[in-house]
Amino acid sequence: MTITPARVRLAPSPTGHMHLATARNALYNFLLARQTGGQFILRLEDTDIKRTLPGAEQEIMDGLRWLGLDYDEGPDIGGPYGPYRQTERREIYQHHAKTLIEKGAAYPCFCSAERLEQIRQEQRARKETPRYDGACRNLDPGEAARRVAAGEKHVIRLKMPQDGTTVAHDLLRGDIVVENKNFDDAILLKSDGLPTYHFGAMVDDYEMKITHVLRGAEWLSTFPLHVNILRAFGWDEPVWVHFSLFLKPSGKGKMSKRAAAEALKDGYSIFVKDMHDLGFIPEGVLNWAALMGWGVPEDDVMTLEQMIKRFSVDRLTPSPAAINFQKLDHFNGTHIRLLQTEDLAARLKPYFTREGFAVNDEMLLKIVPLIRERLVTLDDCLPFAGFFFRETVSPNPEDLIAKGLDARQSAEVARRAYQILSAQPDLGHARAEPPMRAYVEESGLTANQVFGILRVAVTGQKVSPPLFESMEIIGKEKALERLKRAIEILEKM
RNA sequence: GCCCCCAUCGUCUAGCGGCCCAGGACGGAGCCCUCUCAAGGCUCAAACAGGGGUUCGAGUCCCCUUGGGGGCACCA
Repeated sequence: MTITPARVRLAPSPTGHMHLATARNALYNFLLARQTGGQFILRLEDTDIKRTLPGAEQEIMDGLRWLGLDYDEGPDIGGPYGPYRQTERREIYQHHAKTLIEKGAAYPCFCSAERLEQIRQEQRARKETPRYDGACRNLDPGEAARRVAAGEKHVIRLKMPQDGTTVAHDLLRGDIVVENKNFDDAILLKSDGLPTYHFGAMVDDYEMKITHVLRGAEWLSTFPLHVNILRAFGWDEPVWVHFSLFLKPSGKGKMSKRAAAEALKDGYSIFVKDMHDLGFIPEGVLNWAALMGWGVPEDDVMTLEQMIKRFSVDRLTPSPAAINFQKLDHFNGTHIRLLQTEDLAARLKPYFTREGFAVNDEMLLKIVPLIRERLVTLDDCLPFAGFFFRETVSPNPEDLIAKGLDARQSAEVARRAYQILSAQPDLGHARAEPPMRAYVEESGLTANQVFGILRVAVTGQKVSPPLFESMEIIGKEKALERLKRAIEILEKM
């Protein structure tokens, strides 16, 4: 592997929500840049005016920042090779297109979209591969130039070689050899003067001195075209890496709108903007995304820093990967457990306030260690710790009855617990637990039965963080109040 | 239909000719720990798609078949 600084880029089009695949794409590029001491560039491929969505651009930049994948050059921060929006680079493409025409490697085409659509349909009807018939390819250059000068609507096409083969080299897949007769003359510049992806990306990668193009395998079929564009100019090629695509969790087909909606129902999303709301943290998302398409022998829990050290472009996997959301849960929970208490508390707070709880920071700091290893997503803090912030709890009466006991017996246990606890100066867990344990012993009941009643009474739920530690945080007054209320409920049953 | 890519446990993957009767992770099963739920520890089940070659030796190289994926726009 070369250790020369790599200039890499993420070149998304602002036409929809930022996808998980874009995030992973960004990550791999970022990793290579940071590892080699190079630059990671954000370039917006916004040449499809019709499909460009307002806000999409911002969403991409926000998504990258949230993930911690900071770019060194980009539309909002500038850089030495700007502008970084393709719509602002019109003249650059036009200049290069002109060069190609002068070299005889490209030509203006005056065929209408209607005519093209018609020949495509005819070809399809004949079960042929749809492709441009080359009608304008052999127009007299002088004549063509006159029509262009006269303002006739046209596009610019690449004069693709018609014989022989094109050999394109991918770092992961080796040489990809395609017969040139399988290609038609691709459009470089659209009639609105903006480039197609193929031309825009090649020109910009050259202009921006990109050394490695790491992109998804969806570009593999147009890869030879891209190489031919570069060769028409006589430009050097970057190192090409086409990594794997994401498949639906079922493994059948790529993620669709429908599959995305399906995932959301289960509390998952393939859109970066949803991740925070769903309680995922960047560390978890990144670790998860990194490992779909990149395998490490062992120790697969990694921070960004560790990934930078361990990343290796040539170890990316070429085969498609089915998205596995259960694994997202796993990595998210694992990285939550890795966070410092203060850090986790700060990240949890918005989820409490979002629910309308007035959060006491000091109290939150005490709660965090109790719930940390129980969280899969940040929003899990609500079911686990919401009761700390509520004035009162309303337990399900049935839950107050311990297994193997009836309501009367359970009430008796609750009354004894009340006596014992109210006799303590405070409910520090070291102070409250021993006498309660002693009571369990003498009563012949199980800890499960006794503590279960107490738990439901004090927290209002059957599942909670450790009981005595929780009561300590709630405080003697409030805990006893809740217990008293539970006794009343039991006595009425 | 045509072109291209891919192929190891259910899933993500390690493996780059002998170290592999195939390792890790998620998920699953069981046990331990335990006041609930988790976390944690231990154990188990689970794969080289099929067929031909090459080689002393193939999961690893080549070919075919099959299966999966992607592309075939004045979209990216």
